Amino acid sequence: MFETSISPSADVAVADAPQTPTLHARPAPGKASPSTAQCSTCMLRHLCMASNLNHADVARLDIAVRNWRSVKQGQLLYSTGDLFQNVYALRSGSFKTVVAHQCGREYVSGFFLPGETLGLDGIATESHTCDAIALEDSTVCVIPFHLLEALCREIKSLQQHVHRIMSAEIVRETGQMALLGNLTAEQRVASFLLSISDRLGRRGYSPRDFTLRMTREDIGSHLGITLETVSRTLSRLQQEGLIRVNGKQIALLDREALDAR
Amino acid sequence: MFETSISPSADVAVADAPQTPTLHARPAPGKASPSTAQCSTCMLRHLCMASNLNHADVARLDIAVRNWRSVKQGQLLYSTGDLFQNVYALRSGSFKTVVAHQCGREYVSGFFLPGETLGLDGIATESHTCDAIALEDSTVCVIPFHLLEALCREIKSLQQHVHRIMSAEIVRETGQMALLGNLTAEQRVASFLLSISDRLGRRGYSPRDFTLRMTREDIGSHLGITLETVSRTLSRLQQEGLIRVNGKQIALLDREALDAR
DNA sequence: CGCGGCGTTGAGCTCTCTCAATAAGCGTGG
DNA sequence: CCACGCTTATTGAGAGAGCTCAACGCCGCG
Repeated sequence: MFETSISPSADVAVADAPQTPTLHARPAPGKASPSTAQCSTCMLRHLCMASNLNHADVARLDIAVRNWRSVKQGQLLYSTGDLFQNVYALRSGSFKTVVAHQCGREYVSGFFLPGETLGLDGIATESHTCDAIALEDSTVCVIPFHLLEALCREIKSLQQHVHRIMSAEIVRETGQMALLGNLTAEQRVASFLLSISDRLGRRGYSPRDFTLRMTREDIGSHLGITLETVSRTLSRLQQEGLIRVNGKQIALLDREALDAR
Repeated sequence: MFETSISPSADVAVADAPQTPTLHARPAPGKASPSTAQCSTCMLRHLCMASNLNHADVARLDIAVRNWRSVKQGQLLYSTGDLFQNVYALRSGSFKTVVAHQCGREYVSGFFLPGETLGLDGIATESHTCDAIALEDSTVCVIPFHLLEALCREIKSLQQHVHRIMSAEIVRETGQMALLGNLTAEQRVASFLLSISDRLGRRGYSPRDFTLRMTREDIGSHLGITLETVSRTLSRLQQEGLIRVNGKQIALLDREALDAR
């Protein structure tokens, strides 16, 4: 997604993607089967559960995180009400999470990029409170949560990392609430583009040119505006020379100005 | 707040407050000094860190949670940028948390009642990302987070409880985002009143009659609408016979109808 | 008693939504 | 390879929910 989609076995970089080292998560070539995860050799480990762990501890994590799962575009990783058993580390691809509000209305509560963690919502009630839907063909590491908890009791730095991940999700959502509570449609869209850009940049992709994998409707839902307003706002920003829009292809021409919105 | 405000030494119940056992957190009478917390004797322990712990483990928690802090109305428990060291369990009173968005605008990200936990936002970056302001004279248990982490490595049920608290905060915020993204002003206000009512009910207070401790402006900010719209909406709901409003005093006359909004 | 903070109410305006038409992609199958 | 249908995106026009600005009243406090 956002230029991250390649099949796990492919070794070629995508068109206008990574200049920096390829981040596509995959087992060490020719060693592991497609259903076996290996934190030790994963290019995403510094973004993920394994960050800050020493070699020995990563090896222990490897034992807990034994397999991964592939999810085709449009398919569910989990859905509302499902028994909570695992959290998922996104290896490749991208997801959206959707919560159903009463009266049938839905809200897209988040978009997820490689290295980010899905499923934390399920811990509280032992069942998931949203649907996680793949925006493109994706792969995730399956992390049985009771094993993760057990490891956290033994590995202090892993425990701290899990706490940080959960806290970061709280902070992210707080920011999103502030956006929904305060900003104009234009500010929301600008802020959204910058957020995607930043996150892609941190993963080694171009923060200037990227492809949005979600629809205008998804974006609108996430930002609390209609899809028409998203479309109109993108057009206006383009007219003002701040971005270039070609369907899902986006180029940020003037970050400064976007930030100022 | 919402009828929870008493001084720690007072033993009288407030006007139209608890019919059920008084929930006001306090040390066992005549035993502990005002600055010493004691989970073992705290009336809130089933809502708080100590829930699901056996006697021996509560005793160990007592050692970590040695003191409490009193915060006068309008004062800060912590503020944005403060070094993160503790989380806080609210014993009595109430708080709001306020995040500053760029360009000076502020957003009230949450209201907190006795038994709820403040400060989880600080874990991710080691510094707090919001201001926590007392809505009335309040007291909190000070829980040094590194001690809590250490205990969590030893007490599985405490670890699980901490995870559940953090996950519940994520779920709460997701719900708030959905509210901000989808609902009309009237639905937001109705939903807010019901949420406060439910939480008070679970604490043994009347879910029907309560006092809002925050201003219309705080409510508006939290709900993403203006204070005028809050005021107008409350008036309208009163006119329709769903609630009775007298300044900060609220009575819910028709929960069903409120829910239907 | 006067002042400042808070709450209520009104009137006009604006931003965004709704409804609608059209165009552009994309996958499927003939 | 193209036709077809379905999904997605763009753009316009009118309507309405909520905002802004403003006046006024209430209440607590110095």
